[in-house]
Amino acid sequence: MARAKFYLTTPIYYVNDLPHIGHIYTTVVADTVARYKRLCGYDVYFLTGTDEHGQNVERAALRQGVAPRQLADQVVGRYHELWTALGITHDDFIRTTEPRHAQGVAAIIARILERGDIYLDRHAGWYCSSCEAFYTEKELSEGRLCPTHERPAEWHEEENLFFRLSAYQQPLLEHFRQHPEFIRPAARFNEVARFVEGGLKDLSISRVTLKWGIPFPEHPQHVVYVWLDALTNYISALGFGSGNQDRFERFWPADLHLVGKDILRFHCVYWPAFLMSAGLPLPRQVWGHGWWIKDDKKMSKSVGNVVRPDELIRRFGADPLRYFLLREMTFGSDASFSDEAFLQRYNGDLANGLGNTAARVVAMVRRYFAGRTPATSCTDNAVKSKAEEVVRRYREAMDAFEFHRALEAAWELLATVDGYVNEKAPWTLAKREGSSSPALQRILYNCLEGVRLVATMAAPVMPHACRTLLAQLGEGDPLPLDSGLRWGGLATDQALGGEEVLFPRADAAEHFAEVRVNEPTKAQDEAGPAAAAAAEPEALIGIDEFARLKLVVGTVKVAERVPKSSKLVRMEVDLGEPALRQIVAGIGTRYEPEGLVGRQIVVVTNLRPAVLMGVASNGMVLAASEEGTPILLSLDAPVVPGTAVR
RNA sequence: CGCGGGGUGGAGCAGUCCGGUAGCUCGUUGGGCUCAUAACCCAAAGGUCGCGGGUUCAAAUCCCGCCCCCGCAACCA
Repeated sequence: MARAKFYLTTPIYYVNDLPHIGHIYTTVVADTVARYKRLCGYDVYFLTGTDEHGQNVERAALRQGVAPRQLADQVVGRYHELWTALGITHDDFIRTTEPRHAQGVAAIIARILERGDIYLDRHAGWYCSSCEAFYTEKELSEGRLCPTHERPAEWHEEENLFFRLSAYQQPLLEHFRQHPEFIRPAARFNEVARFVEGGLKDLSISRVTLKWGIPFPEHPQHVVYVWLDALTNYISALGFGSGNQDRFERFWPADLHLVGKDILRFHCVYWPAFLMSAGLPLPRQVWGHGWWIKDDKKMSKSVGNVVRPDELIRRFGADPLRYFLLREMTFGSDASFSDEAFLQRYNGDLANGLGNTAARVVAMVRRYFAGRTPATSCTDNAVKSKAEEVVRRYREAMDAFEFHRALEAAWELLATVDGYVNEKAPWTLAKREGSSSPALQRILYNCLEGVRLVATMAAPVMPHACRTLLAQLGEGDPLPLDSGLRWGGLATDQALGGEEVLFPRADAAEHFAEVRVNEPTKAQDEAGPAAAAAAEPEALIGIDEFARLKLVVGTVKVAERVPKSSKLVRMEVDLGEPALRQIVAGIGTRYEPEGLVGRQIVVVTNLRPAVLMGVASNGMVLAASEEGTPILLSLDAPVVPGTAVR
């Protein structure tokens, strides 16, 4: 009988950004699943790749004076390096700039066209370029002004291709009903289902303003919209639409799409709708995992709190990082990343746990049995019964993708071995009876076998370290789990392997001293390969241009929060004008309105008025922006309201 | 009433779907061992499971109401 197949994917990563912990998490999870499924006997196909089209790449490339593809090549190089360093065993790496992908996209569009789900809409109307939105005549205020920006709307004609997403609301809901396992974890299922119940609008799937993308079939002036382009990678990589269809036939539908919860909607709504329209089978499951939180915020480039893996890999190797990512996060929920937490896991679980337990057991065997495993095994003891329980729980957890539980279970066996060693005190037995003692042999066999089982269970997570550990026990690579996790697998009277210390204990003080020294500045961090080549020279302006700004000192007379807003404060400011001026500012996160009254501030008075949350703002308050928090400018001494600033 | 997540010993978390002695890691205190990476083992202290109602023989878990925190969205002019 042919082996069962298992096809899993990560999202394709946008080449605008260097990989950080958030990116590699998904990939490490996928790799762990891939390795586990292989050990379970599946014929696994594991896909990852990069998304290389779109405006951001186009712009960045333009700035650097290189072709978009060339820019993408640089970043892709980094991804390959990182995946190699992390021991990622993907079977394929797709880039959306490859011909096979373009052909796949063309093929799926052809099928959707054939179904009649794509139509051209000549969207014409009053358009506000600030809102990037169209308005009806009625919505515009007096004189055809945009209601938000109070600036003239322009008559704009735009052709867009639309996908009839609205037609798939019921089919999607029906699919959700029949396949409750389609979206995991369960909480996300509800979220998506509710979104679909709320109604679906047709989806724009082309752009005419963009050049860097895949030309739309039959509409060469259009470029395929990013999500239709990107999502199709999951089938184009299998050869859909290009050449031989064997791989597509074999592996599609995907068994598992691993994604972050932020892109769940695209994978659970748009993607299945596209596939339904194209008459293709739907993926079996989409898993939306949580985010890594750093300093109480989602890790992201714009916040500037990303953690780069390079330093951790350099200091500890890839495996401790892989272990940390899988052990620390309850799969599905958010988790926070900190050096303290990493070091605690490293020292506690790896150095003192797996590393030390293995070392103490192996050292005794080495001493008492001349570097060979005991000659006698044992089939009835405390370690064995615990091992059987642990293995069962481990497999249940792994099958449910509950990695933290799987590892927790495995580590319980480690604690059992440690307790068993203390209780049996092999060293006193050795002194009393010598190394030929059958009891001593049985005891140490049980210890070694316990360690071997833990190494086998941890192998999908820490492939390199576990291979080294198994070699120390005289074993080869991890066996398929059905036999590899059976008690008694360790060969008797077999030569042990190398002696290297698996996870040297890390000194906390030393570690943090070094971390601080190496902490990258935000500026360095921003300067990825995308930016590295050319730091854009700041465009200088003349004094005349500066003079166009009217900066004036004002005194706050009235201040109150804008209802229902989280950060907007409405102020009435005395600017030495006949009447007070109403200004709205986004400073409510830091300042209480009461404290603002009487304060002198600096205002830009000749800024075009705007309406924020329904309140008009006739000017802008100057404030320093420190990581998003506004710090108001203040004066050294009080001045008359209306005094100019220059 | 925008959507969603969360509130469990000092810290960080699991457990909540499928009610039944409240569990793990770190930390603290005391003891043990000396095979091991100053590690390991045992024991103890420490919790109104956000608050208030309800259902039940029994509620962290189910139902209703409320409070607080965090994301996303709407508003950083």
